[in-house]
Amino acid sequence: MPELPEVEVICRSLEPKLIGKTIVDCKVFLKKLIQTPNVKVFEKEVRNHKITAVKRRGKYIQIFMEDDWVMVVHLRMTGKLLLKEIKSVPSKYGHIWFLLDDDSVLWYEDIRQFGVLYLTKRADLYKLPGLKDLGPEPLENEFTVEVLQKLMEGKTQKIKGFLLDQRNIAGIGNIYADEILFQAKIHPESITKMICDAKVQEELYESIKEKLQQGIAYGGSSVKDYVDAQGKKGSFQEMHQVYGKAGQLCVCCGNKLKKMQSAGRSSVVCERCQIKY
DNA sequence: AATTGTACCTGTCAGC
DNA sequence: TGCTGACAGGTACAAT
Repeated sequence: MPELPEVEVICRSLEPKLIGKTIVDCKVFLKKLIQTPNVKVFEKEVRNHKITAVKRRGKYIQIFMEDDWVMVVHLRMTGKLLLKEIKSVPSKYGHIWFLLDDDSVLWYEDIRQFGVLYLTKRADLYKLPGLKDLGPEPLENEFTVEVLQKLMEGKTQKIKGFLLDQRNIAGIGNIYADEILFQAKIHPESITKMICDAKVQEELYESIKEKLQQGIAYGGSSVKDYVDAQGKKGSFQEMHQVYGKAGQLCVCCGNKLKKMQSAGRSSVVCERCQIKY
């Protein structure tokens, strides 16, 4: 479900409600979601540390607590973190229950059960699989055109696969990859290293920043069931130009948008506007 | 090194 | 109405 903008919106909606609070009880109903440590230790150790920050890295949510504990959550396709009242009726997809010291409840819900959670010490945070090989944060200052150019250099990967590969850049998924490539007028099947015109590279760089920022500003893309921690939908899906629009007409040239497979994922493309390098 | 297929799950939707 | 197959925002793994 969620890509960088959705995860960012979730963190922003979660942080003010969680800071200063303490998890006083935890019950895991679907044990396979907990990667490390084992479920008993997770349920015990996640308790009784005041929450100090909620941060995003790529598509990972990091809940920092006192005593150097960090809970890490990856929502994969259909995971949700939802703040609810203690008396609210549990969803059939509610798999983990966290009781806070103000009697509110944080639920981890997940229809497809692909999500993963970890509890770790701060010093070991970037030893976690996934987190340890993440590329730069595209909305931070560290991510410059030069950094992007360096990453693209010599890569024989298709550009769609390049954008989806979290080791290159952290946080881009299938929706934003399609929107970014359309905005930059680059065909998803382009070989990354063949995109060597500096103008086009800059266009790609700006498109990455712009589309991700817009996604956040619109509260994320609620294509199916994405909601933030208060259960609010985003509206960026109304701004999509290609994702989910196969068969419709290109907003630039009126050509019919085509659906294709690229790098193992479905992609929607305007074959006239988007140039193959 | 990169791509493809498969796996993990459940729900939805189109077509018959 | 009910069945079947394709497909879905992600990632890890094996085989090629």
